[in-house]
Amino acid sequence: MKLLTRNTDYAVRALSYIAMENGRTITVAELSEELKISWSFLRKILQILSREGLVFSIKGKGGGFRLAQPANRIFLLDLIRIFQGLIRLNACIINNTACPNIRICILKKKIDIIEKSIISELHPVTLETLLNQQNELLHLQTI
Amino acid sequence: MKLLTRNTDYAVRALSYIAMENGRTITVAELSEELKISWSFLRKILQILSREGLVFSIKGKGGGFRLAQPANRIFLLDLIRIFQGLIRLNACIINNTACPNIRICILKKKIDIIEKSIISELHPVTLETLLNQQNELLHLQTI
DNA sequence: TAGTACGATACTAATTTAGTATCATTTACA
DNA sequence: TGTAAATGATACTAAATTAGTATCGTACTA
Repeated sequence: MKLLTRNTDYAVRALSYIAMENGRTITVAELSEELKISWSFLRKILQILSREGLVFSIKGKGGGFRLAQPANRIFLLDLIRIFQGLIRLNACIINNTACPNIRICILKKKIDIIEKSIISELHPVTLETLLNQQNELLHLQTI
Repeated sequence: MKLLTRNTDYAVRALSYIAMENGRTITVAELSEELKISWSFLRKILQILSREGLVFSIKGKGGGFRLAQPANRIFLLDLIRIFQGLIRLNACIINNTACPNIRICILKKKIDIIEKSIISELHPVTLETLLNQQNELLHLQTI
C-alpha cells in the first residue's frame, strides 16, 4: 500500500525544482537531467500539470514551464488527486454493490476515521512547506 | 488506494462465518455457498489461514476448518499482514535507495503519523469486535 | 525555415491483485 | 478395501493498476 505513487512523487520533485529557480523557464530536458528522471515520463507529468493549471507552458525555442501559482497554493493533496484520484480507502469493501455482509460494517467507521486522519495530516502540506523544510535543513547543517 | 484487499476481506468473512457456527467444522464448499465467494479462491485463502495457525484443518470426509484461536485473539491487523504485508506507506519514497531529494523528507514525518494512526485505529479490531457489532445491530433492529 | 520546445494521444511493459486448475494426501464409511 | 470427500501444495492464468515510451502535430524563436 503506497500513499504516493511515482507520478506524484516526480511531480513534487519537478515542481520543487521549478519553484526554486525563481521564475526561470525550465524545460523538461533540464528537469530530466537534474532530477535523473526519464525524459518522456517527466514530459507526460508536466503536460498533466499544465493541463491542470499548476504550471503554464511556453512552447517553442526558449520555452518550458513555470509555476502558474505561488508555491503556497500548490497543495500536495491536489497532486495526489490529479495523479491518483481521490483518497478513498473503503472503495473495495463498502462500495462493493452494498457489502453483503453486515459484520464488516463496523470497519466503515474506522476507515472513515483513518481517511480523515490522512487528509488532515496532508492538508496543510504545500509546495512551500516542502521547500521551507529544505531550507531549514540546509540552514541547520551550516551551524 | 485500498486499505483492505479482497483476500483480507474474504478472510474476515470466512472467519466470521466459522466463528458463528460454534465449533462446527466448516468446509470450503459450505463457505463458498453461503458467502457467494468463488470456491477455489476461498480454498486458497483458507489454506493460508491454516498455515498461519488461525484455523486448523481436518482432512478427509467430514473434514473442514475450525478456528484455532478464540475470536478475541484473531486480529484484523494480522490478517492484513498475512494477505497484504506490513503496512508501510512510505516504501516508495523513503526507502527508494535513499530518496535523492531532501525536500521530500518532511513527508516522512507525516507519513509516519498516518501509519501510526492507521495502526492505532485497527489495532483493537478483532474477529470478536466484528461479531459483537453484528449482534448489536441485530439487537437494535428488534427493539 | 530549421530547430527546439510543448500538446495530444496511443501504445508497451512491469507489477500487483485476483482468480483457477491440478495432482497429492488424508479420512470416513459402505 | 476402495471410493468419495475433504484439505495441502503449488503452479498457472487473467485482470487491473502503475510505470514508462513513442509518435505525430503545433507553436515559437532566431
